[in-house]
Amino acid sequence: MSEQGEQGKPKKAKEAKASAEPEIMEKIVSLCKQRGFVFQSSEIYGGLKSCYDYGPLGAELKRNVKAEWWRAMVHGREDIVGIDASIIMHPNVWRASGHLAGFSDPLVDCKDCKERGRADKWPTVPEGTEVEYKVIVDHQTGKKETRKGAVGKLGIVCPNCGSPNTSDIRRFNLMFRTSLGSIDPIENIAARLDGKALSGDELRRVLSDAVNETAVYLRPETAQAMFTNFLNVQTTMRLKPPFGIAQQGKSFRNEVTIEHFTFRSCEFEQMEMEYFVPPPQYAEGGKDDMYWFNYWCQERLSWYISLGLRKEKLRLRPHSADELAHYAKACSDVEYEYPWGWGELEGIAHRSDFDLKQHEKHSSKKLTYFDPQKNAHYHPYVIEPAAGADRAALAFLIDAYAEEPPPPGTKEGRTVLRLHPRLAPIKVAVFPLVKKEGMPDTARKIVAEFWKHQVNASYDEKDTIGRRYRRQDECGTPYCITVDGQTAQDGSVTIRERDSMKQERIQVADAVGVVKKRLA
RNA sequence: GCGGGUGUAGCACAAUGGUAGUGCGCUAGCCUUCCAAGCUAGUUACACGGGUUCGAUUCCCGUCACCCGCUCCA
Repeated sequence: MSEQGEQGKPKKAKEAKASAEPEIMEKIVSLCKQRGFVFQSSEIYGGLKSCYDYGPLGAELKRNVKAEWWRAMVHGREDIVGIDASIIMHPNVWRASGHLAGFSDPLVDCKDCKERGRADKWPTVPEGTEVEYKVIVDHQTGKKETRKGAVGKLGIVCPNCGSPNTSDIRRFNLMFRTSLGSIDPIENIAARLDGKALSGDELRRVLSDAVNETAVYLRPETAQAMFTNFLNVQTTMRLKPPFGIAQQGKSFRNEVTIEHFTFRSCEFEQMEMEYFVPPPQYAEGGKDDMYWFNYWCQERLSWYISLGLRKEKLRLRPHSADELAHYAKACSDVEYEYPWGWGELEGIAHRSDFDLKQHEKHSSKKLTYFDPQKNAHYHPYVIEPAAGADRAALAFLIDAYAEEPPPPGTKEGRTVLRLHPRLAPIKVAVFPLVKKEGMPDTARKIVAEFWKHQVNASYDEKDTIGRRYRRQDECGTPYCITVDGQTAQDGSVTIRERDSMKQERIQVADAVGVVKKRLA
């Protein structure tokens, strides 16, 4: 708290108080701009809050992150299939999921059991009344504890657990609302209001009704499409639990707080998978829902490590009982230690059979799986690893960033992005040592060979060779191939490795093969 | 949402009530045979809007964006 006095002081005070960490973030943001990873959206108009554009290298990086996820989650295994659903869904989807509730209703949350409801529907009690209520202290065992408290000024208690600890009344506006249809909803509103003098509440209702006729919402998560398509996918692909449905795509949330560059923004890309497993009574071979929950926690943590994130910067953090959503049986976050502290990369949630049952209730369509061997209809339980593509890309970028002192025998230090080769935007850069003796021609032929074989390669002949190497280091390019005087004699070139800066000679004819092998 | 701070070129910084410099970068040329060499030329900025003023990048107000803290986070 003693730091509070330093708020807002010029940079020097800021730097003095913290380690080098915030400075690193500034450098990364700067590098992102300078090298074409990330720009602020609509920059020429002064920028738009929380919106960012990926530039040429950033777009490649993010594509690669998504491709690796798809490869690990869908193409690399037989039990998961992918979909690509519409961003706009039927509004009732959001009624069922609970996302729509807050739009017009005065909502309150119970701070103890996480029940959410309408303040005007909850039991009323005179302010200051002492009440007794029960709180679940262990979600695994369901163990409860009795507590006492006084009712606050809202004069309500939780209908579920009786707790007086409620949040303030809030109207949420999490989702982006728009309208589906070619007629501007304002026409509709104007028509209804024409010539009427309405009180505040009436006005609110008329407006709301008019808007709701055509209102649709941008999805705040991709998950719901996996639930609504549960039977479509299960039956067409002839799947049997445990199986999963995966999807990548944009989601939109009006976040209260946006922070840390691309870490939390209103438009973001998710990589979600819903893994449907038999409920406990139908589980086989000890592989019950909790087995799969733990399996996915480990699996997802390993994915980040396999793509180069440092182990010591990663952790799995189980949610405490009071953090869990009311429907969740368990939840763990994969967290990365960003320069500003630990932050979520991905959440793995055990959602029980909540979602399918909700949609069954709201759609009146049966959403059960029929197991012919056990002759049973059941609602599978759902384990959901939900990752953020933008957060992952940012973490990979931050983790890869390194500033090195001058290597032996050289004068200048270097900035290098030690990105995993499969994530690197450019895989290989090809240079002529000098712009003479036909070297540029040979180098251009080599780079064209890479393009032909779908390896993202780049050609550069500008400036001295050392500078060109450093430029590529800063973009994270793992390999550089240089055509030199010897190439014309024996058909060999050098290949330089980004991290070690070591070079070896290979044959021009083998270049594509060598690089492809290292990327595999 | 609340409080504080910041906003000058692609990036990092400087100066100034009389319209702006430096370094790096970038472009072109010369030179250059393996790790940010050198020379020459060129390129690019006062976030936006209003006010005060003879004159504003500089002072004032508002807006926008970003940063820090709190709050919030389905």
